[in-house]
Amino acid sequence: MSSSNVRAPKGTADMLPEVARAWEHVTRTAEAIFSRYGYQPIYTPIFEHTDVFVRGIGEATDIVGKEMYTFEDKGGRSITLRPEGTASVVRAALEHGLTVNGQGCKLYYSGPMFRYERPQAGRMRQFWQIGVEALGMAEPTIDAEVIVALMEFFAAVGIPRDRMRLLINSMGDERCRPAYREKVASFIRENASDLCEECVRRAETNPLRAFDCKNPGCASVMSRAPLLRDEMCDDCAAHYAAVKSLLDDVGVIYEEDTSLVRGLDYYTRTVFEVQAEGLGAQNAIGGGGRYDRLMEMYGGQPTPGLGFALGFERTLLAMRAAGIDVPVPPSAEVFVARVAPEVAGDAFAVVTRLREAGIAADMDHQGRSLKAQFKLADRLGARFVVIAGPDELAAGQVTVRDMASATESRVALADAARELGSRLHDR
RNA sequence: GUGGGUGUAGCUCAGUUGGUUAGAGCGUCGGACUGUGGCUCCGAAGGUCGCGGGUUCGAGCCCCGUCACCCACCCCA
Repeated sequence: MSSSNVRAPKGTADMLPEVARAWEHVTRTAEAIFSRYGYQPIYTPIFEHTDVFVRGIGEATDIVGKEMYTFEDKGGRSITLRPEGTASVVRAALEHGLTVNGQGCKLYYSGPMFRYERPQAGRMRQFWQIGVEALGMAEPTIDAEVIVALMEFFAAVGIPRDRMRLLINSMGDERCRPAYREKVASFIRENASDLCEECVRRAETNPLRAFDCKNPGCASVMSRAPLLRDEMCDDCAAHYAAVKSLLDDVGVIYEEDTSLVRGLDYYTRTVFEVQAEGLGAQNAIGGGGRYDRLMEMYGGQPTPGLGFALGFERTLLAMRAAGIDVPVPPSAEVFVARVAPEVAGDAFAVVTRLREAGIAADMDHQGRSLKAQFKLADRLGARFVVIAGPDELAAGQVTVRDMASATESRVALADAARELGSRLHDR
């Protein structure tokens, strides 16, 4: 407990070294995998004009309606801290003509997102996402590719496949969805007496969302609602069938879930979500879908697109629940111990030379006793301790102690870096 | 926004029907070994008992308020 009242704001957390290391490990893993799939990095601003999210995500959504960090800047502009990554990436792609003349474009991003929500397990006001977006590509192979990439990522960070579920669904497009939407809306009105208030209200705003109402009564009523599967236009049906068949061909196991309805308005056709065990109520570690109309909503040429986002904190929870440890590199391979204060300068020179030679080396800066320096060296995981003492320095030497075998030898000062370098690589 | 739970050392937690100087383990620092780690032993530092008020001779413990955190609803990654 801190003795001070200074605290990080509600819903934010400091990433202390252990978690920060995990974030770096996870981002590096994502980077390695997604770049192998042909995706390139992009960084967009952490804030945007509010309109980018209102138009992209949709006025009626919870995110836009009640979760955004919006403020007016000193120039009188309405600015919003990004609540998700897709809207920004698509805006950037349009602004810089990344998809003109039908060019395709595959991008990945990572960074913090902001949503004003009540924090709970796996849900923070500032949280970290990694995502990919594939723009300008309409064919079902890219839908399958994106899903395969996401599943490969989770496998690569060590989450066992049997602790995850991949859910997929199709939401249709502008030709079949409006009519279907109306059918669901009338179904809700007909069954209003058996549904919760919220769902009845949804008939007017966003009827499809009634499908993921967790109220058991609603769920059972909605299970009798008309399914898009039966109302889909031929093109959507063919696209969805193709995606499933491609996944089957490469051996990706998935479950079709007709109640899977994303809460962002821009989704069309393919949507998917990955859930993991052991996280508490917020069990979706990744999710995404196709958004073929989004570029037009920003005034661009019709440009298909799709992508996903994965939540870092939730991924980490899933990794921990599965007993996965993030590899910890040793803080120092070599520790340079200084016998007396008078030779601190010599010790510093040795550490510097070791570091220049590419060796992870460290020394004490707190005036510790020699014994305490050894304890520190041990804690840091150093394989060798270089002892810089007046005796050996007088002879232009240094003592090298192998911590595992507890054997020591004298080495000429000039040879220390080369000698240690080769001994470190020997094992 | 609505519920429920929890706030005692850096961390994880004890604290008996209110009773005197609030404890343990881990961690940190020091010593046993004055130029040598891991094990062991000894010692030390470290606490506005979340905060404010009330009851009482007396409050970490009881009451009221407040804040923070956690979990769930909702929603999403």
